[in-house]
Amino acid sequence: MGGLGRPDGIAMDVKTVCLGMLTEGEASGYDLKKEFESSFGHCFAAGYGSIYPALAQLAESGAVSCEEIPQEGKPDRKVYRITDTGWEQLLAELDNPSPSHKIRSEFLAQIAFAHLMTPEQIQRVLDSRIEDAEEKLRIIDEFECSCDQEWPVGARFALGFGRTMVAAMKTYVEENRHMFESDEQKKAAAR
Amino acid sequence: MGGLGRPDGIAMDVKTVCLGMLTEGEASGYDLKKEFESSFGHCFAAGYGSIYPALAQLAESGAVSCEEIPQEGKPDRKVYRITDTGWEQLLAELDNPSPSHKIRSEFLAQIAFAHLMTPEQIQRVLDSRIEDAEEKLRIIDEFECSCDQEWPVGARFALGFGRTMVAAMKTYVEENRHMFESDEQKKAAAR
DNA sequence: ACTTTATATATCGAACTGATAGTATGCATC
DNA sequence: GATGCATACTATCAGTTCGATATATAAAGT
Repeated sequence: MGGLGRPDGIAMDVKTVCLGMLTEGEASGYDLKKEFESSFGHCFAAGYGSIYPALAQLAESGAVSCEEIPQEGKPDRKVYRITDTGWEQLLAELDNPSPSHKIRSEFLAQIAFAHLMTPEQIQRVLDSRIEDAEEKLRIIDEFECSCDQEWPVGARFALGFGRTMVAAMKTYVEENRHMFESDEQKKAAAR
Repeated sequence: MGGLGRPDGIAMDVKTVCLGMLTEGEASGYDLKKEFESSFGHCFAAGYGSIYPALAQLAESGAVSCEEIPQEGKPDRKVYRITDTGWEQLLAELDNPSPSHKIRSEFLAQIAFAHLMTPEQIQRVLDSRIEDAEEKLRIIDEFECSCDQEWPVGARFALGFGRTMVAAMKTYVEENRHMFESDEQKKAAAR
């Protein structure tokens, strides 16, 4: 499942997402990082450690061009633009009919061993997950308001998807945390 | 957020999950892989490329012991058991109050650029996502029925969490795929 | 005067992914 | 009876990514 038999180097990785972002105009690595945090933060994270090597590889393969703008005292600002080769490559990469959707949850992995934790530890973990969900909802809502209509459909779909998932997560945790209540706590709550 | 300031080597990584699995009894790398596929498949994937090095490191640090059972013609079967040191380490690692929950979705990253795809490409991607969700629901339900009550709370919570998320994903895609319909398709649907 | 935030680059080790490789047994299909 | 496929079991390796860290300046807040 998820792209079996796809030819070499064709995948929706950091390189491809950078390429896609560059279709909306030139940008520096720093600019792209900001976009990874805002519009893609909820579904596809990337740090400088991935972005800079990705841009270097794209430049080497000719998918992007790079203009170095010298600045006094600071390191040069490098501005990247997508090339015709880059467009071709991007469209080929967008042809994947079954892109993956993966979850890596230290949260769930830890809570699966809740029977080895104290009730206090469990409650703290659940509280922090709810807080995290609320913060993500705030970020998404803020972002959604600030742009709204003029966005491409796909971006709106993706953001709505993220919102729905985070909201479902929060609800699940709130409605099922009682599972971890010990008998004493249940008695206390009943009183 | 997400474990800031946690001391070195303390994290809910593949090593720790292996250690946790070994609290339920001795196992080989192969056994652990199967458990990663069944009970943890929906939230924390790991392949042999992570598991074998993890076990080797755990053995080297003394967190697990390893018994090599010679077999004719085949490579030795290596059975691992958690040690007292391993228990200590595991309990320390389970003390993390804010474990992460990360999503890496090639699906959403790709769909964010739907305006560069053909309607057929988009529909195929959405169909395959729904199929994937249905398959995961089938796997979870099957697994849930086969065990049910005798499971530790945490495992039941985690499995229910996974189920809820996958169901929410399926519903969202089904209820919002109309966003990608072109004007012509909408007219055709109205007739 | 001091600290934080923003702009901007980049690297490095550790961890993880996905593919591949090897070897044997058994079971079904042609 | 041969061929192929699934299961059992090990393991490695190149490429990617993660998270932290380093460096340097300017603006803006306290």
